[in-house]
Amino acid sequence: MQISSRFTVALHIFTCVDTFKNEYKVTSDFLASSINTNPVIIRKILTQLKSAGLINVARGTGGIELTRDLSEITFFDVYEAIEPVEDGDLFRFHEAPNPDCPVGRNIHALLDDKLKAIQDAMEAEMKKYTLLDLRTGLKELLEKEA
Amino acid sequence: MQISSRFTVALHIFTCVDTFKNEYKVTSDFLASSINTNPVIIRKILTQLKSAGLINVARGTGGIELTRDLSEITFFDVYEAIEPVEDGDLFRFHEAPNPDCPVGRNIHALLDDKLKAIQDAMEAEMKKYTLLDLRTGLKELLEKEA
DNA sequence: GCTTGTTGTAATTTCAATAGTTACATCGAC
DNA sequence: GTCGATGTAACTATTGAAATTACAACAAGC
Repeated sequence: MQISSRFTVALHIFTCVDTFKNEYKVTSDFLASSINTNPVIIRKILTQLKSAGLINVARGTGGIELTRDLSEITFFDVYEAIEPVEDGDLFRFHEAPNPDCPVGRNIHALLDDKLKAIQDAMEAEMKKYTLLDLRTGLKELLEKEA
Repeated sequence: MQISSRFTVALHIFTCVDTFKNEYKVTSDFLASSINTNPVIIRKILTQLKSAGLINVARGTGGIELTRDLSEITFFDVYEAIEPVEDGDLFRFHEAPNPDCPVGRNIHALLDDKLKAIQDAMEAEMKKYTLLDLRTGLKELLEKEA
């Protein structure tokens, strides 16, 4: 099981917006071309990012702007906006274990705190990285190219 | 996107084996009843755990035994045995971004180290918990019940 | 006000993975 | 050889991701 590509696509979108905002009008067609996918896929992701309050999208005329500074948007903000995780739980249980079995009726309570700690560790690391890291990281990579 | 229930089912299996090994013969039917699923599902998971070298399964007569001490099997060992993650990468990219776009051709290099750090944080936390924690944890829960 | 380019979104298709189920060959102990 | 168990193939149902087509809604410029 892997986390869907929508997450990395969303980070790709943010990087493009920041990189090209002064050169081009960054539309869903433009983004689809850079990512090599369909514009509708991009628009669906933009809708999710907008619902999460991370961006504003200009209807009719087109164009994307961030609602906060690059340094104020973390990978976790993007992940949370994009991944439709049920109840916020990363790990899934088999529903309805046997209540007559001492293990079956306690398995949830037994595992919950440990699984939560694992999920927390992952999310805490996600909060360490911001979109500003993407700008500076890309700058370095482009300088190496030259 | 959530991690499949096979992982928590595998932990459930280990807990049952440890809890009932002296009282009952722990078969795939027995386990299926506690977890409330199909015996074949259990056998498939047992096959994965066996392939990873965590258990031995007695054919014909039935029965499961661990190949190591409880304290020597971590949640990560189980996760690794169960989850068929491609190349070991938790995060998926959109394949074939546009190489003519400065962002498209660098997005992988830009994100790889950060995504790896996130995955590492999760896996490191998984290595902190062992099957022994499940034994002691269940013992406490059962004492509370009484 | 009409044209143009864009976003928003519904509907559909394809593909892959999870989970469940039936069936049966294989095995080991008695 | 019988019995109870595992190993595994084959099939189905369900779900979600991703792609695609189509079109309504919108905003700006002429």
